[in-house]
Amino acid sequence: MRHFSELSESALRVVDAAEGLVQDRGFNGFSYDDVAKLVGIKKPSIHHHFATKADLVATVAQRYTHKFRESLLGIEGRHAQSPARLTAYADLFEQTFLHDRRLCVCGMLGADGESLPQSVNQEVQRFFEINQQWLTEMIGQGQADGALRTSATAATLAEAYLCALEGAMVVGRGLQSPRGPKAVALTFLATVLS
Amino acid sequence: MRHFSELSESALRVVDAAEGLVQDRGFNGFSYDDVAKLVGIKKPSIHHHFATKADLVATVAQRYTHKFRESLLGIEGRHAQSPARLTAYADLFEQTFLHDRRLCVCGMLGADGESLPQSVNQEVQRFFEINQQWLTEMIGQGQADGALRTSATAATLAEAYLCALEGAMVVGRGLQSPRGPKAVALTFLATVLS
DNA sequence: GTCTATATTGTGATAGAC
DNA sequence: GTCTATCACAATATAGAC
Repeated sequence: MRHFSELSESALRVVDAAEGLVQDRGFNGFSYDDVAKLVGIKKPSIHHHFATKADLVATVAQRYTHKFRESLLGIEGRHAQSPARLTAYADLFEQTFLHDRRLCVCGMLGADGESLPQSVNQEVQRFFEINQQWLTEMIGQGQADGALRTSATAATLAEAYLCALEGAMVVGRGLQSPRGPKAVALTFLATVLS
Repeated sequence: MRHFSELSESALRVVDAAEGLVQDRGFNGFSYDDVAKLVGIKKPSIHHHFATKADLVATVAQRYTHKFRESLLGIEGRHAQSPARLTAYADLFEQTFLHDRRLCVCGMLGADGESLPQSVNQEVQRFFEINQQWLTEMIGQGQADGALRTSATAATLAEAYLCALEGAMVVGRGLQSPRGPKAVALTFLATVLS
């Protein structure tokens, strides 16, 4: 798989379109033709940029993970304290959800897991590992300075927080409810703050 | 849509097969032929029982919700206290997940939402409403008798618990991890128990 | 209830011209 | 990079015999 930073402008437009389709409909819910129509070119032109669907979606996940890491770094730059950082983290999910109740790319692909090419599953796994690791650090910091309870380890709280956010997008969509990940995150934080 | 209690034995075998396929691969990830092969009959015989895929999957969701309600009633029969009931509730999700990391039928269909027929979305919505309502009751009971914190309302805690469980299945699958919904539920309960 | 046969459309993917 | 044309196959669904 080529790294997304080496992609042409047209290839990036293809990735943009595919990203939205993955969030809306999942790996098996869209076709090359759907992508082509969104970009405004024909199907074989999509194949010119990405030989296979596995290739295309793995690139979508790869770039999504990179954008997420940038956002995480941005949060660290804007907020110093653990609770503010965890709240800003929830905002990342909320912003995605507010865009037509779109799911996290890797949440959707995680659900699709059983039917995906291995290259995609690897990217999804990496996304979750990175998020758990970052949350574990941030929660550990909050526990160390007394802002957060220590009724559970930082790692298990991080896991629960991530799961609650991912689940909130799925449940919010299923309920066709306006309540999204941010609301659930605030409930969670209320029970964990000292 | 016909009610599942009026289905023939062969139709029920079709529903059984389709249920597993939905959990493994989502609405768009399996075909009538996949169902036919699992049941051991031919594709047109599936259409004899369920004219459309929407019909088949709506029935899967309908029956799944009914089975879940039976399980909820079973929990109320076996356990009197709120914490024990909430733990047993998590076991329902864990048992599903332990079967080849299968997802909750309605969690999977909730994620697929954007690409589903309306009849299916209605069943999914009903599933989540019923679960939130039941959890709200059980958590309210725990708050009333002092077993659970009241740092948040019963309804918002119910929402967070349900989201954490659904999300744990998605994240657990994405991480290809053996840690499932039960582990996340115990973390959650540890922070909410008084 | 099950089958064979078929219609129709959509799918991922390729060949080769411009 | 994009296109037209096409392949091979898989999808949902129907007709009609047994």
